[in-house]
Amino acid sequence: MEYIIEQNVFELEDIFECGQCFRWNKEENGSYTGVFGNNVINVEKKENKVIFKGVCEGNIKDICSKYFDLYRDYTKIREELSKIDENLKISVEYGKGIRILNQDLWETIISFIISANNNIPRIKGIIERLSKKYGNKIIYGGKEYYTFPLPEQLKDVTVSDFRELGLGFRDIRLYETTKMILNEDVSLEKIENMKTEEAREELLKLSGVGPKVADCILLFSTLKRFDVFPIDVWVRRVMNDLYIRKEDETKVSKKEIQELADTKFGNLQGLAQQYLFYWKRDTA
DNA sequence: GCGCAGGGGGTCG
DNA sequence: CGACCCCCTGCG
Repeated sequence: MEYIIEQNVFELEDIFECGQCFRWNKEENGSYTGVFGNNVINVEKKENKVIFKGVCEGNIKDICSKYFDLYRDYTKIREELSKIDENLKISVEYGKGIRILNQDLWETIISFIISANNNIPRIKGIIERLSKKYGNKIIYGGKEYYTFPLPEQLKDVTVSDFRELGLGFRDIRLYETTKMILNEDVSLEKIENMKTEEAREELLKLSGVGPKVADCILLFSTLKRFDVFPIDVWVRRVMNDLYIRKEDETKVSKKEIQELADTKFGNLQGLAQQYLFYWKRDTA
């Protein structure tokens, strides 16, 4: 199956390397292949054309339009952000092809719990092993791919099973969070309809979900909340360099950064964070 | 080549 | 505020 569109705001590197996802890998021809839901998709960009192809459960046009957030007008968003100040103007130009993916809520929760005090190559490795062991196999282009396991597929997995996958101290967090979601102590369905602050409170009940991980989930999943500002060591550094300018960046409080983001970036702060982070991370 | 030290998208107690 | 697991990376 194949779907081709003309789309200016769509750059493969910007989308897949900006830090929002862990399951997309670059091919030799520069295209990217990834797994989401029960789909394996390859994406290629040729001039203004984006080409999606792969194994798809349903209509590839609908599935890719939803996942790649094609219904949203990023040109307008970029214009709005550019007006804020010079930093935003530069960063929005730098990351001009960024789109925020609509990633499955459950998968995003687990992935970002794994991300805590961890590095990207290892995070990706853990997620691949988890998927290979408990997900479903899909063949595409002669290669094997594995879907991200559903909560039910992790129902009987023990703490030590998780430990064997290389999760380290996160084993218990995955175990407990899976249980809480299966028991509906935390209902993913209800979270979808909650206001951002309420949804955040709910996510924080999960084991291994603190403020930073909660904000990443709110921003990068289908929840798609742009009124959050995930603060990690990098964002702290960037915000200090650009706006606060203290001698010692470790003395900059989260509260200080959050208030600055609220007043400066308002309800687009999540996107502002992505553009600024992506820009300064690559040019630092 | 290989062995080893260092560190990492935070969270929890 | 210190501990936390372990894979990856980089350097010797």
